[in-house]
Amino acid sequence: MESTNSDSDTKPDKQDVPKRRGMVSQRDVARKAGVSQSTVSRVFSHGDYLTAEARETVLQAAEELGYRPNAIARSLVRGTTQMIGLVVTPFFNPYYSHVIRLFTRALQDRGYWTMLLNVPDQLSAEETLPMALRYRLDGLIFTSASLSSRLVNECLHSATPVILFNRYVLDDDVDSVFCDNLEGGSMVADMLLAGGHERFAYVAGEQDTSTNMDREQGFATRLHERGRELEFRESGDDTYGAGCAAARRLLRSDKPPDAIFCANDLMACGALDVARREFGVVIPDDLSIVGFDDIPMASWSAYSLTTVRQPVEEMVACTIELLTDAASKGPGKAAVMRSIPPRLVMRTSARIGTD
Amino acid sequence: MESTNSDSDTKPDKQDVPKRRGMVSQRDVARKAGVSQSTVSRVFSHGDYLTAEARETVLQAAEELGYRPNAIARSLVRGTTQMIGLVVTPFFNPYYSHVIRLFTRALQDRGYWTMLLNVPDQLSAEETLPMALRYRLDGLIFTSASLSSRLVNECLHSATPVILFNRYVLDDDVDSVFCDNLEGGSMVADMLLAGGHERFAYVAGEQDTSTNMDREQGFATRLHERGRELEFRESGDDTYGAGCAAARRLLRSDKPPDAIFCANDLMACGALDVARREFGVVIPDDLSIVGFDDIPMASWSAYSLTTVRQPVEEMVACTIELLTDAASKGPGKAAVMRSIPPRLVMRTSARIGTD
DNA sequence: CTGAAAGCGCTTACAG
DNA sequence: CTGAAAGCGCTTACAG
Repeated sequence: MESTNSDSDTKPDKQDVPKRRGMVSQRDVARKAGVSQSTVSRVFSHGDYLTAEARETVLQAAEELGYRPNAIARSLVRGTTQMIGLVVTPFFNPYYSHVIRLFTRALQDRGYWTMLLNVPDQLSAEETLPMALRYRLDGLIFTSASLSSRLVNECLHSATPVILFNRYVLDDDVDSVFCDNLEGGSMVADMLLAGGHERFAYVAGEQDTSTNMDREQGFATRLHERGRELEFRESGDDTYGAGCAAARRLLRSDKPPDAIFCANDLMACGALDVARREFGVVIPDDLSIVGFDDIPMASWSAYSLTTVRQPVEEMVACTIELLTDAASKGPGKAAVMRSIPPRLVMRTSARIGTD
Repeated sequence: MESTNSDSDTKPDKQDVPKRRGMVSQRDVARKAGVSQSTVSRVFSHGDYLTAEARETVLQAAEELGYRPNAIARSLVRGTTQMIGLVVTPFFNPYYSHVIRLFTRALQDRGYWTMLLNVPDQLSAEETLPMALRYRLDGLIFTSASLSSRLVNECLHSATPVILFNRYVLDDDVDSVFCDNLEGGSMVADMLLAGGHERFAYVAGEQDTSTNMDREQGFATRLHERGRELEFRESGDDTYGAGCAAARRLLRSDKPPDAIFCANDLMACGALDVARREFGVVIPDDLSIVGFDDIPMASWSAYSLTTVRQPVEEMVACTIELLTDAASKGPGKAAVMRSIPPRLVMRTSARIGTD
């Protein structure tokens, strides 16, 4: 059964294209079943308007022939691929692997497939996304990376609905779903205040995204409203290492903070490790540390991190709903911004009020 | 410019299919450029056999019209989609998010797109994969989940090359790429022996995969060769929690082990936390713990885990190479099994010999 | 309910 | 080098 595929030896060096052809098609099934190809098609698409008998014959012929529908052909004629592009940049963040998992699952449950796009930076986004759009994706989900206006236009041009997950932009008209980060920041401030803290620090993530800014603003504003101020501010690039570095700078101070709120759990873990191991700080007696996201490590006993949990499942469901609605409604209406409230998860890395 | 799309009001309730039609096609470009559609096609495919002038005219017309090639149509006629299916099950394991990231990146660099498949269990694999195969994927990468023979046949049937990543099976004829887990296990045994340990434990992962079995076998065999035996054995489901539970059982013993080798880092982190926090064990003085994979957390200072690093980049590159080769060579040849040596990463969770 | 026909947007021999 | 034509494998009005 070894390949004898050059039975005519004309141009033997012509590159052998993989022979996906010759797979059985609806025509073959039709021939075998003694019906028209349209009928076969009907059996495998809506399935309406068919005698049970016709369906049976076709199904049986298909079975015997080993027929497999070709989704690419269907996509071409239907103008919809059932594929959704998912762009996620901070692959290193466990929060995002969770997001990826939830999206692929939710999407599959609804009959969609996930094209996962790796777009580490702005430049590669500009290059890669237009290529991906050639696949006539039914939608594009952006979990990060800045969506330039040029890219937004590219999507509009190809009639591909876009949606921002976990961030929003105010200038462009693009739908978004995110957790209420302002509220999340406020909640942390309130809790820390109740715990009797006095010197507050915030460790920001690198990017100037709505997410990062809202967490900080929610935190600072609430402190201010309650007569306190944010005394320390550091920032990093959202990694564990950045959290370590920020903590080092913070704790070297003469009168260091007694409460650190980090823009995400990854940085909080770094800060906690440095505080404990390099400065001998006792958590939470000497210092409270709070994160955001509730990644799995937050609940590991080495951390037991008090944090703000994002309602990821809800956010994911909402995103998909908006996306598929957008596809059927077409463009036009103003950007939808859906904000979902987060929830404080109390563990033991922060002192709490005793009342 | 608001939608006036029901200019004839027959069947107004007929569901509005998103209008992806009417996007500019090669025919439109041809008309504008005053050439044939074939010529336009040539400009956007190989690009050979064309006067620079023709190309220019076409490109300009395309630009003005905002033409975007349709990859779905191309896929249909070429019989190749440039899409690769990636099946990864243990989403919760940071090792696999790294794997996903590397695959999407490497694939994109080579002109392929990643369809990420979420297949939590055997049942859903049997249901989901055949549906995905309808997209005429150019290949399928399996990082986990058992690939049933039925599924292997399904792939063969649709002429889709499959490859196993990080595991292998001996019965079916499917290519695989994995790290040399036997060797990895041996290395750990040697190191632990050199560190003067005496009571060895192995914490296995739940699944009876080649990966899990080889790590254990490599470890046990080498101990045996050097006159020691594996005294303790526990197993779990590859999660942090399973590592915790295993450690609890192990350390409750009268004469507990002084060295624990875990099938992966996630379990090792759990074991370490339990040992330290629940049993007050000093690491590595009283107990050495070793993992496998070298996930990011292994290097976090709370763990500083001695572990075995898989050569993931290499494995990924090798996988893609085999997959694309398979596609061009067609079926026939015996299964290729590529094993790549791992590397020991010394940190501080294990005592080492002083020589 | 079912068939014939047109068409989705491309690529690719086949002749010039 | 370039055009006309066939075809990839489907879906979907349009007539029966």
